[in-house]
Amino acid sequence: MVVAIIKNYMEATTSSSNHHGRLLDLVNNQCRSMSHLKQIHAHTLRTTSTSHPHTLFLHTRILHFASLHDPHYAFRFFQTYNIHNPNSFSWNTVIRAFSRSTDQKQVAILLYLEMLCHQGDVIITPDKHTFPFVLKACAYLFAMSEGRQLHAHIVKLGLASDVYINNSLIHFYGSCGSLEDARDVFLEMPERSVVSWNVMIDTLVQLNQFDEALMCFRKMQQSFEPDSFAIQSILRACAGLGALSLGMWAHAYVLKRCNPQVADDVLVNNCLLDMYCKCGSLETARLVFERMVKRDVTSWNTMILGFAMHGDAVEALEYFTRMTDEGRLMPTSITFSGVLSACRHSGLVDEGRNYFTIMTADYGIEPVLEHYGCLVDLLARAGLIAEALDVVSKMTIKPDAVIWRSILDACSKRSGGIEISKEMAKKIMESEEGSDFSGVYVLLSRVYAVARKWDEVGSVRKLMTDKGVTKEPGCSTIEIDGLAHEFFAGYSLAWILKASLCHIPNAET
DNA sequence: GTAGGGTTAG
Repeated sequence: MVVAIIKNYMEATTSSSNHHGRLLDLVNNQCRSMSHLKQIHAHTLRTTSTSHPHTLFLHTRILHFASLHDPHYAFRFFQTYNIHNPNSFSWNTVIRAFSRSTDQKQVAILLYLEMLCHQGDVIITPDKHTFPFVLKACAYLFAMSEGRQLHAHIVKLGLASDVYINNSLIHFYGSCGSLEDARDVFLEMPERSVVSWNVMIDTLVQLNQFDEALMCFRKMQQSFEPDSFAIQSILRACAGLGALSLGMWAHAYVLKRCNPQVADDVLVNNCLLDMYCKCGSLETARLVFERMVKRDVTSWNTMILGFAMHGDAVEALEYFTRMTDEGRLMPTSITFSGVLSACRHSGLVDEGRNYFTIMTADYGIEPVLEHYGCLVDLLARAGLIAEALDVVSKMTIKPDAVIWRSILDACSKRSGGIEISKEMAKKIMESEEGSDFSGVYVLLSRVYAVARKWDEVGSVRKLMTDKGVTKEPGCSTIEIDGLAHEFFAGYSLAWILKASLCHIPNAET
């Protein structure tokens, strides 16, 4: 079909004076895949002269299309094309191609270096378009030192007041965890766009500065109408804090103050679902879900995970069935994380085994650590230690400490697993070198206690004292009167009951 | 002819 379109086009146009224009139209409007592009490219090489000014323009469009779909093809094209027409545009385009790639962002940084060192007839200088691409790669790779050097180049080239570049710098510093640098860039910007505020708010949320994020949101409202991005950041903050009333306030804000597009935005709604689930309001999550005008895979996944997290396997699995039946959506790797987690929390061994099998057999999804973690924990909790170990032995990826820990944890709750427990404890310490093993020692001492081997319990406790290992108490948070309260393991039930009876006010609108 | 930010996981 595609070949036919191009062939017809070519036959009709080779002799035409408008040949370049038609080829350009092919790239701009008809090209749908890399294979189309390769054919057009080959035809361009055969039928046009490389030095023709229109050919140069055509090349920029081919490079642009390739940069969006195939970074390596774009790079090979760029190497040839750049000889005939060296300019910053082509460098920027090929840098962008790699900064968007999933696993080769480091090439974007290397190409930037190459750009600086490039010795040609024409000296190419990075411009205001170059930096957002390279900074994006640095942000993703946590390349703090490289990004800082870029910041110096930006100042040196007189680009320090550019809004796009500054937004990218805030995002870069935020991703690398440097709130101070991000804040400095934000405060010193001569001019801010709505994106500048969004990036700053998101950085504050990611670095757990929720109060400041909210203050920033309020200040933003003096000059901009908060959009869906800002709302999502605020909702993620609420989900992280378990701050239900603030989340409800944000929900009311979306419904009353934002333009209707924000209220219908799938991503905003997904954040609402996640917020209500994480804050324990599953019924509200369900209401929001049912009223959504459009749902995507993440919407379904969030509900499955939400119910799984709260131990309601029946509901979680019901959403899974609805997702594939009525939603006609293909489950993802995360869907099965939720489904297996639901089985795990409810001890549904047969179902768990079955979902684990169909995940690969019916949906072609290869299991990752999260899936193995659920299955192994499910089996181990059910006392099927041998089967759990068998699953681990057949894993296609290296088991991590979490996997070994679930087996050790299960052994510590029943008798007879001393040898396995010792083996697991050894594996945990091997796979997590240098971290805190307090939990491992506690579990191991419990294994000995269950077996009434009090001498060994004493040795483990002594080992902990000798090594200076102390067990931090488990901690959780709950919202009371709009304030997040921390709970530590060991608080009395009466205290918790009293706290949970406290009145939590409705959100203000 | 090119630019900036976002969701779900053991």
